[in-house]
Amino acid sequence: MSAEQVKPARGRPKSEEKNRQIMDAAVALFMRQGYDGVSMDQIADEAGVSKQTVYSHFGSKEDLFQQAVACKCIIHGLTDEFFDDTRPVRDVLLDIGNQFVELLLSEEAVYVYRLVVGGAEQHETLAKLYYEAGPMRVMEALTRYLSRQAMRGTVKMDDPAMATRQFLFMLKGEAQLVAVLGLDPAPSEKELARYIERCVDLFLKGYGTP
Amino acid sequence: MSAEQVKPARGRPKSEEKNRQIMDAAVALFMRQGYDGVSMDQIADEAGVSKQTVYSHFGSKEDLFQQAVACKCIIHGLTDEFFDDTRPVRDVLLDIGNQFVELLLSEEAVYVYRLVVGGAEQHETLAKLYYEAGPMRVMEALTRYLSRQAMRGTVKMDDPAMATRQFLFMLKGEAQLVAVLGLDPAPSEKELARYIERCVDLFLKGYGTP
DNA sequence: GTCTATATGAAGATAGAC
DNA sequence: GTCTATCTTCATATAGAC
Repeated sequence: MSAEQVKPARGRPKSEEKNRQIMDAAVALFMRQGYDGVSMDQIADEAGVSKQTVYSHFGSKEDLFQQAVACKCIIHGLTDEFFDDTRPVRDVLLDIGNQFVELLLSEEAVYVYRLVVGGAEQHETLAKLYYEAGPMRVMEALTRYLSRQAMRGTVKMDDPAMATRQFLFMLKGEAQLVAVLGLDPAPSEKELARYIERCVDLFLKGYGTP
Repeated sequence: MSAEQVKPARGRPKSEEKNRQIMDAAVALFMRQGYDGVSMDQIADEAGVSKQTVYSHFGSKEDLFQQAVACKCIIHGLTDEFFDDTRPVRDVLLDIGNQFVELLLSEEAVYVYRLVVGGAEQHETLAKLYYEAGPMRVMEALTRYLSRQAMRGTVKMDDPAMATRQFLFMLKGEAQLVAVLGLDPAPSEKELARYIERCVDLFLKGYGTP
């Protein structure tokens, strides 16, 4: 009696293609215009289906919104390969730093952040989901790495979780603030790379071992 | 022919009291429910005036919103007294850190941040105004202070503006993220104070002079 | 299951009396 | 200047034909 039991699917099955079209349209529109800025008519038009079909696939606007944002909350960037215990700590931190910042500044991440933060009061569940799928995972992964390195003696710190936060939030820095605010002169690649390197330097001056 | 020339104010002058009532209501409601989440009817009700009076005092919903948010963008917290050249750098940084974090976590700051970030795409001008009235001023003030200290030799750094960003964004950290997302177990006062102290320590290990 | 057409309500903004 | 009453538009959601 598994929950995975195949449903009889009485009648004609819903078109998977239309489902995808709707979801794609919803994601694109919600990202750029926010929850209230998008109407179900727009989504239907953009998806190339009728409004009723949208309601047939997803029960309500709120449901569609939740699903659309939820599927974009997962962090793709920092895979396990980045946390390589055999490489010098400085190199690992530099790679993580660059990857992390690139991720944060990606168009998608910026839009999701705006949506989740802006709607934190109205769509509470999303905020928790976002935090746990995104920031929390990254922090946990780096904390595990730093704990291992502390045991090895390649870094010295008594609270890897706190050091993790110091490192990651220092990196986040102004670049993300400027990005999520949509301000114009975004820092150049060069400035960013320099900033990241300085952060690694500062971090290792405090926690590194020569 | 100054622009400050007093207008004749033909007819009955608009009630200053009602103006304040409207503004107070608008601020309170927009803060908690966002732009689209509030109707002009609600604002009129909350202010205890008619909707037409709202339109008479402020031309449109967008105008009212801009004014309501704008008047909350100014940072009150970090006055010049904090940047006291005669005190030890560590003490100054600790005070600044505590004050800065307290400011960031205040209910008002959290709401304004959500509004501005969430509406960055729709209300562009607000984002710029916010950045320049808030974060930019704080950064400039600390950069000036660190530059002076670098000249004195109490700290050693070649780029005070970058060091400023490292320090402030490291402080911002997880506390603000949790706060703006509205997640439950907010860090305790004690944890916060400890985190801030560790940030000052890390910063001075990198840039301080013993 | 998917479409066109519609019900129902609420929003921003205005008209006209006092 | 301020109020009550209203106009117009557009939103979510549904009904019924194919």
